[in-house]
Amino acid sequence: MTLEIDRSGHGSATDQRVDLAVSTVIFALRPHPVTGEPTVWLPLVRRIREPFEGRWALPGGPLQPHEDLASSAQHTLERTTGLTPNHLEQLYAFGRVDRSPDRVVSIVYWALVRAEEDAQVLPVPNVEWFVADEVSGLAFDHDDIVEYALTRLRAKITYSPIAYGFLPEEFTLAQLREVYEAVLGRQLDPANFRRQMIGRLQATGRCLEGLSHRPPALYRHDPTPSRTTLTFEETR
Amino acid sequence: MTLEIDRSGHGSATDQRVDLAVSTVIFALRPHPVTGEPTVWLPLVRRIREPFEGRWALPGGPLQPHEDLASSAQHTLERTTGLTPNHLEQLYAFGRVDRSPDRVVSIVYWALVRAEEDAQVLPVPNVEWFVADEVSGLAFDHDDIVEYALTRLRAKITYSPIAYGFLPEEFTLAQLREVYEAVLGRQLDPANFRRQMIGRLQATGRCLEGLSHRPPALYRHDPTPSRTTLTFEETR
DNA sequence: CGACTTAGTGTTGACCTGACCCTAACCGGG
DNA sequence: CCCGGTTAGGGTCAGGTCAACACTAAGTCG
Repeated sequence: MTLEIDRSGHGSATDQRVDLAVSTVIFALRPHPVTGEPTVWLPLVRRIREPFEGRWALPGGPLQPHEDLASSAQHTLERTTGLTPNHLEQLYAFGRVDRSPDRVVSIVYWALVRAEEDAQVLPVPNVEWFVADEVSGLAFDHDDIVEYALTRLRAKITYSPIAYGFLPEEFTLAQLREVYEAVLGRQLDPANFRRQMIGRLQATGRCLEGLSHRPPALYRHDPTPSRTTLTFEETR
Repeated sequence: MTLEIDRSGHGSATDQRVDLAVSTVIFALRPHPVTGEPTVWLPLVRRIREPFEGRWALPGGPLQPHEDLASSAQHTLERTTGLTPNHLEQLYAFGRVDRSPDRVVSIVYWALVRAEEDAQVLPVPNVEWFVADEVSGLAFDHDDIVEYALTRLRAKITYSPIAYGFLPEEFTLAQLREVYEAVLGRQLDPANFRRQMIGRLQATGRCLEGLSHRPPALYRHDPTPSRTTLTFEETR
């Protein structure tokens, strides 16, 4: 307690500076607890310190001087889920003066995790998963951040090949469509969906067998840059 | 022992921290010095200190503890141009470890300035304007930042009503088209351009007169949100 | 074999886009 | 006062995309 006060008053006159943190919104698809339909989930961490002690918050931490921003985001991801992200991208830098009692600017990343890996997630103390659309009452301005991340995810999936971030290497068109339906929250016409996707996919020639109906073909993501993705990553 | 270390949880070096700066890419349209065609320009500041002393760099400075990010960007804009921006938006947070000898994370904004106001720009010591596509050899990673800002500008103008950031309150369709042509760097069909734009414009009823040809109608930007703009600004 | 289920194809009409032609309105000079 | 020049603004048409929906293909199960 005394330390908190000391810290907040730390830079009042002389050495007042701005703290820099990196947080990550981690998305995975899991069945909705009520409807059973695939939905977007994310892990949150229960705060064990003031401010906002006891509230849920996005995983993250202060930026280490030797770490790149994306590395920092990836490390918090590994720490909270034990997984490596399939897609990692900067979301936004949040820096309102009043977003925290002490002055902190958070650079937020968002990540996608495969369903297959998602199953291997080990329970981590103080970490719990929630349906992304239903979280509220988070610490700091994290409610706004989650909402914004969802908006970006839903917008970006319509013009950029990020859905593969949720899928294994090989997948059927139905699985791919399920990802889109889960993210966008509405049904898509299988026939039209197929036509839109087929150009960006590589057929593996194999089929998924063992089901009680016609076996669907397996595809792989075709990484040829049909359109410039316009994502800027600082790993160059 | 600073309490920052206690908070980070890692007992690393003593006072090693990350500095936080806010820079702004300021775009305006001016005639190209060779072709005379309207082109994208931006102001740069000559560095008077190491590192990169004598090199050109984006205007900016350290984030003040009492300032919001966007406010900081706007202040540097006023400082370097004496103008208020017509459009101000966060671009990206650049934080590579090796982008500067000392560890600095730069949160970069980009802004648009009206041509009319651009004419009133006062000469500021150590500030000079350049054709955006032709700058190179800047300090830090600012070459990359300018290139990325241009990419974003050119992408965003195609799906978001930001062109008005370059224009006065009332304008003709030819002026609006001139903005698009300058940014995109290619000619546009006046007839098709009209059809695409006309839905998002309000006719003022007035015309621009005094020219030696048919007087063009004056329009105003229609701010009805025909589509969600998906820009997140922290001013709420 | 036949019912059922899911994979995948064809077709159609509405809409958007680019290319291009045409008319409308204003000027200035014989 | 007509006439050519210039720019504003509208019309048309071919090609592509997209949603909607009917249809065929290929498996399993009884």
